[in-house]
Amino acid sequence: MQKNRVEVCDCSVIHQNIVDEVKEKMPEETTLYDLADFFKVLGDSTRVRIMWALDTSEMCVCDLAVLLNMTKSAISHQLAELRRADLVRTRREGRNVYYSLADDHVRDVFEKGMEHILEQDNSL
Amino acid sequence: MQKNRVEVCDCSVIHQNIVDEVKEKMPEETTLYDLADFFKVLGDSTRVRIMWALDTSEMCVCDLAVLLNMTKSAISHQLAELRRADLVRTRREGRNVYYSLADDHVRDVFEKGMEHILEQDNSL
DNA sequence: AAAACAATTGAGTGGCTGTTCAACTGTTGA
DNA sequence: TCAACAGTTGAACAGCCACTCAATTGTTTT
Repeated sequence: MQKNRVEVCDCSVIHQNIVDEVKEKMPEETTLYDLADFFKVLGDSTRVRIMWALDTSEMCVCDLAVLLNMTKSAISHQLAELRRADLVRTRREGRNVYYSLADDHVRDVFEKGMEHILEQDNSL
Repeated sequence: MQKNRVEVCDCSVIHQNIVDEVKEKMPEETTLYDLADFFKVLGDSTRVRIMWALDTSEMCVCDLAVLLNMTKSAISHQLAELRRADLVRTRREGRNVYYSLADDHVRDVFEKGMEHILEQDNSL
């Protein structure tokens, strides 16, 4: 006897109970999409290096540009994205705009990821 | 007097001491690139939903395909990427391949990110 | 007021990546 | 042994995104 095929996916359920159980616990669609977006913002080497720098010290755009050897424009674009995601906050002082990490929560996640990578290095 | 312009970036250092200090503490290039790659893998809604499902229960490819209403192929491609990044591990049992999270460390980072998102929801 | 410069912004482009499609491998059961 | 099916894989294509370039804003200094 043929199990029911389900819409798009090209196969049938093998463990109905597990699928049902997981589906029931599943958070709202938007929650997991937001989570993906959050990680996506951190998933770029320029932004990660900016985040690392800001985790060490508050800095302005020019300093970041010099530190990472990139144009102010490129840095500013990435900072705008980090700001849109509420990962950094700004403080203007005269001509300069100083960036720092948004809050301790962001710091936590970032440093947790950092630990993970360093841990992996050790276990090679 | 004009400060030294530095190579690529189109400006001069404003806080030499801060840049120097941060540059000195900066981890190896590869470490931060690895960190970005790690977050990048988690920065996709399909992979995040897979990770969430596996954080709840071990599952095989067909079950995941049904749960997320996607083709086995699409799921399998993403699982391959998660495996390459050592975020999941596999166990074969007959025709089925069961996937689960790689280790508690991965679980930690993932759940930390989840907490962050849920926290943000509350504060709106 | 105007020059100088930090920073932002929008358009454009080249490279990256997630899904589809088709072919294939591996295991089981008849 | 062969059909059925779980899973993998490579090529191709479409959509996304990081940087460049040029123009603009905002602040300070002369």
